[in-house]
Amino acid sequence: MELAEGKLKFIEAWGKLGSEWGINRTMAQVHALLLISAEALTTEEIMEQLSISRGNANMTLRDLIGWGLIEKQHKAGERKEYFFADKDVWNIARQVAKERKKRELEPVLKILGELSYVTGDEKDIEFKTFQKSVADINKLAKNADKTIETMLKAEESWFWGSILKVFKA
Amino acid sequence: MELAEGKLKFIEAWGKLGSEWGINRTMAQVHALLLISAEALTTEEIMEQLSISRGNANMTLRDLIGWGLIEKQHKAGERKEYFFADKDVWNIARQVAKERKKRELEPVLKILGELSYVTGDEKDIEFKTFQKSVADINKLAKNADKTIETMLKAEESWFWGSILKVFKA
DNA sequence: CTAAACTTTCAAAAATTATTGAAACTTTAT
DNA sequence: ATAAAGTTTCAATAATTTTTGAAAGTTTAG
Repeated sequence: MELAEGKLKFIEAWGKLGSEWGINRTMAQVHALLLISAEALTTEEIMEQLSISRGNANMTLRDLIGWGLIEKQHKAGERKEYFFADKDVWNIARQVAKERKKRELEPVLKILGELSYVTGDEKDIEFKTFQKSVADINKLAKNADKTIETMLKAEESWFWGSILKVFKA
Repeated sequence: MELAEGKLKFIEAWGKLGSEWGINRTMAQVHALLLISAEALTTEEIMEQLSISRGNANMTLRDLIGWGLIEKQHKAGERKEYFFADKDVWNIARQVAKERKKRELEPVLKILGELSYVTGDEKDIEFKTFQKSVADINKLAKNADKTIETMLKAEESWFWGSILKVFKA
């Protein structure tokens, strides 16, 4: 397979994976494009390569900056803005984990916390079932939260080294 | 907060979380409802409690069975089908991990494998960047795959015990 | 066999989400 | 100050996803 075809395949695959995980397809594709580009690209170039409108490109680029996945770059003597992606996949993984933890896991933990104070008849099997499910999910979510917290602080080699070693034991 | 209100909040939260992770909101809500129900429910009861149509309920229930999250139950002397959810959250987590690995991670690993054979000029910085990004993502994805594989085999207490212990070290 | 009870299917409609594109806005150079 | 270059916004439109509901299909009891 040639480079040009490979790039298209990669962008397509990344876009599909993103949409399966609740990330807008275009956003994942722009990220993919920047990931495999050696040089920073302008909005114009991104619009053209992905056949998307200026408005869409602009909003998507701002979102990606908000996720901490890409950055703006200014070239000396030029007014145009260039965009480039952090190429370190471990940073990317951590950044995504960090944002989703903040945006999704934390709100859920908050609600689960509130739900653990729901009152009811201790003899009511419906109440007991509710209470147990909420408590169990709460425990799992807290464990996941702690794990992500640690992952955010860890170095890649240390993280995978430790995890994979434990699994072999 | 009273039980009835708590149930509604839980169903709503679970539905929202699902949709943020690429799982149809109704599917997550039906799952939530069954999770906190002590008794198995009929299609009718689910339709009524969530105000959804028969067609939607039926398709959603079949999907949930396909994900291995709920099961049909037949009560002696009745023709109706009853549905109930596995209440063990660790099983749920493993089941979801297993299905998403199969449906999403594996196809991506396949494509990444193909992309590692893309040919190009070794002196072309664009080619080298592509090659490196693909290789790095491939490595990360393989590690994630191995970790999920181990998780699928593990007991909950062992899994979290090991992970959290390593993190404290 | 046949009627009732129940389940499944799927084309059409509704709801949601993403995208466009032109106008408004901002910045910079002269 | 102003015109050119570039960026942002957002109402309208398009695309996608989800839901409905009625018809078709299936199973069971008598």
